[in-house]
Amino acid sequence: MGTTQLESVPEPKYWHLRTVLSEALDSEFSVGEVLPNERELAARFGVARATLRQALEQLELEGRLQRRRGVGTTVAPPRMGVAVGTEQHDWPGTAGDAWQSVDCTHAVPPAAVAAALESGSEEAVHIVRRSRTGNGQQVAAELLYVPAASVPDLTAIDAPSGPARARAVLRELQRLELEGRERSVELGSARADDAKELDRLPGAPVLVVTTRFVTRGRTAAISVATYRADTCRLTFGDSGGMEIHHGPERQAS
Amino acid sequence: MGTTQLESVPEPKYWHLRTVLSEALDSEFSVGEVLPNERELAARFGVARATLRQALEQLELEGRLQRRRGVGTTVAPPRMGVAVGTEQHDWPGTAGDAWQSVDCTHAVPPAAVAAALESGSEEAVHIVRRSRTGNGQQVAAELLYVPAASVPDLTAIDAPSGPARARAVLRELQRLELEGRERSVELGSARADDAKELDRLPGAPVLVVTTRFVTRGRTAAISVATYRADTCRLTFGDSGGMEIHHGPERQAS
DNA sequence: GAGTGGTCTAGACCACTAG
DNA sequence: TAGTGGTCTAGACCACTCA
Repeated sequence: MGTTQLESVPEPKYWHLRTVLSEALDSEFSVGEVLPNERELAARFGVARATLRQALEQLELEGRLQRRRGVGTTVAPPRMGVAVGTEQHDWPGTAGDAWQSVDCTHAVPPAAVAAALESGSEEAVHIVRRSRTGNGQQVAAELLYVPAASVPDLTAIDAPSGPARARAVLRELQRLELEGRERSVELGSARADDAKELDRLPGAPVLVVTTRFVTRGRTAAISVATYRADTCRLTFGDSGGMEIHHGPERQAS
Repeated sequence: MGTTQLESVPEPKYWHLRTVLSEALDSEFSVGEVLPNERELAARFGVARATLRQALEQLELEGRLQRRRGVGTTVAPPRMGVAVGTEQHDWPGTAGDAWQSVDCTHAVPPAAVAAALESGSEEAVHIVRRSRTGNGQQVAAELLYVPAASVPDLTAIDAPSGPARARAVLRELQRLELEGRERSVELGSARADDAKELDRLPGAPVLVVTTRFVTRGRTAAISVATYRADTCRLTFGDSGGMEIHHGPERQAS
């Protein structure tokens, strides 16, 4: 009896905090504004800093906040729509696609990719690195695995590596007849190299888009593209103009 | 001088731990096997439990582990491919699609959905709840928002709520000519109700698939489907048979 | 009731950014 | 150099599952 039952549903503190902060973001903050620092916020809400951080992590995962070490926590803009559907009814590297070739190497792919390529498990392939920007920042990094058999006429005259080599591989690839593509999307965490390129910490959540390019019943190439999950909304279909976002939530009865 | 400099690159402990555990999972464990408990693992690696948990969280995010309170941590099977592309070149509810109607209510949608529906911000719409299972467990929950204007011939004779009502709404919807769909995928965290339905804790990572159904230039319905990000790989295209997974990673030079 | 993962605390130190 | 977020610790208690 001495216990006052304030919470009949003992919702976790960090979850309640997330809700409170989320509503505050909707009503009292504007995009780009910086929040008070974590120690200050924790004190203000009467919780340990770790608990406060758990709430902030949630909101960052949902794309509501952006945190940068040494700088502070700011209110993130709505996620940008990134088209991954229509601009590629063709081979990668077609004029006008959103990617920029970075370089090209020749190495043995990860085992999982090798299996999908139906190539020998120890066979080296061309690996084209490309990057994609949006709103002035890099939003995705791609590795395109191309077996030598898919680009038989690639001449040694072309540069052995670097962006020029990458473009040469893409050019050869486009000579094949594209039969179809299979694509999948899943959640992943950024490896160290991708994280650095995307200006995130290792382990940051990313959306991994895997595309298999099929020609004459065989797999001509595999693309593994890694998008920043915090800032990107992948769009499929005819337009990237959908605008369905978070917002003050109303409960359906 | 007493300090032995083992790490010239001071990689975070939890990240290194993630890598070590990941390799152990590849070589020493099989799917479904239970790991030692967290206190034991933390002691074995000589770190605090919180640090060990950070590593486990990463691996769970990547779909490598499954943790259940009161039970333990087990090795997760590879993510299942879930088709979200082809089975819906038609309206939802078409015979043979993967969803099962749960119920139907009539309420005002969240502001963001109302805006996309181009309906009045305070106008109630039909809300059909559906669920989707795979490999014997529920993998997704969907809310389908249908404005009254899209189903003008829906009669009061049909049940006012429940699964029967849901099917009635879907049936009426299918009488419209479907002009196109726009779809987007983004990362989100499960709200309390979705989390319960998906057998996860609140805040669990989910892939949110938003589909806008267009008919005669107008938005006839909006679907918001929430997939478990830990167990699902969303597939688009002709087959769900792609098998590109994690695995022992080899670095491209 | 024993054992599990989930939450929370109150500290400490580190890596990074910017004035 | 001051201030930020990121990492880590060593504990405590809670909610849940299952024998």
